[in-house]
Amino acid sequence: MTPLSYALLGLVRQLPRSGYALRKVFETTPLGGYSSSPGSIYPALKALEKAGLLETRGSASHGKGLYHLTPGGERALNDWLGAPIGDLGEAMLRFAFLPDDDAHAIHSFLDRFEQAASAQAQGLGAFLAGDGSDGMSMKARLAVEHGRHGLQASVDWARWARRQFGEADRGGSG
Amino acid sequence: MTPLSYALLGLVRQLPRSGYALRKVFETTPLGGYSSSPGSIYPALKALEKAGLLETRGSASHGKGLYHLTPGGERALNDWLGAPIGDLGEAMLRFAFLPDDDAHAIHSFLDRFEQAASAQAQGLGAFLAGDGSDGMSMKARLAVEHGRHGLQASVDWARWARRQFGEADRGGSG
DNA sequence: CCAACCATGTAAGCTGTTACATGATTGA
DNA sequence: TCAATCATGTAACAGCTTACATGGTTGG
Repeated sequence: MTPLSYALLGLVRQLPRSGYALRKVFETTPLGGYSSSPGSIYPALKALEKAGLLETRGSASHGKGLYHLTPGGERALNDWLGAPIGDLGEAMLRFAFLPDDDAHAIHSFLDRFEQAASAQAQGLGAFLAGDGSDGMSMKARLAVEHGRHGLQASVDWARWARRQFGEADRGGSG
Repeated sequence: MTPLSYALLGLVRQLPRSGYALRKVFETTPLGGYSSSPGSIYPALKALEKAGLLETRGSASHGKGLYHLTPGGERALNDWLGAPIGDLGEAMLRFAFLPDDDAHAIHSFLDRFEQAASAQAQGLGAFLAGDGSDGMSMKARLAVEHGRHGLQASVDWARWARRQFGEADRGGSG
């Protein structure tokens, strides 16, 4: 179960699709960072079908059928969505597939994401302040600072995102 | 030639080292994001030696020798350092290994890095503003915004880094 | 008929990960 | 001697990329 597999499960839960339609999503959105080309997507779909997490039902206009989530797939997706945050990139993918109606899950995620990003940023700060970075060139230090700034941007994003939901909850369009 | 290969060449140019010493660098610095464990580093070193980019000379206190850069390795490293910027993560790795004394190369790099990050940020902005993002959930949009914020942080970092070099050039410690 | 695109699939090759296998040396 | 650490290596496996293969359909 790679990030790509979960992205496929998440997309299929949103809307049952054909393999081709799924490929198009990766080709036309920033989700493309998780894959590209048939060589990864079709085998991944086959594996998910074999594992009983997806099944093909109904039939598109001409070709085969559309992939649907099985109960097992639903479970696997939910387990993944609820798992503790490790890699921040994977966490962001998860965020995009959190259920729309579960405000608690969303806020809980943002809290944990901010904590994880903050901890990693502090880790880099400690590295730069400590003796591990002795003898490093100025450029190498600046490269580490780049990572730190990026993590700080994640922290700031989490706070900003919480505000967005707050505004949406209060009825943004009025 | 993967990013890991170039990281090894860059480290060896800084200071000839044994395979074990190189591994330790990856284990004890943020460079660890590019590898981990002997399973990738030792084979990569063997491949670089076979390709004539590294050679083992001299001898450490007990074990084998130390890896040194060959003229071919020097050339390969310089080619890589001067290549156009594509992936920003790889670019940052390159930045860390730019020659310390080449102020022109450093400023040129920061210019190009800022441009690349800015262009990518604008690409995401256009995606969010255009019809490609129609029908996306608010969370999916926010996830894209996260990417945009991170790229903006890269742009800001590049400007900040230029100032750091400006101060260093004027003699920062006085 | 030919070109182009829809739609799916497979095979070869590269990298990296995990986990295990050596041996040498150092300290209790 | 036992455990730990130094120092190197390998074998099995997973995943992705590139590139090619296969058919159907649409339009000139």
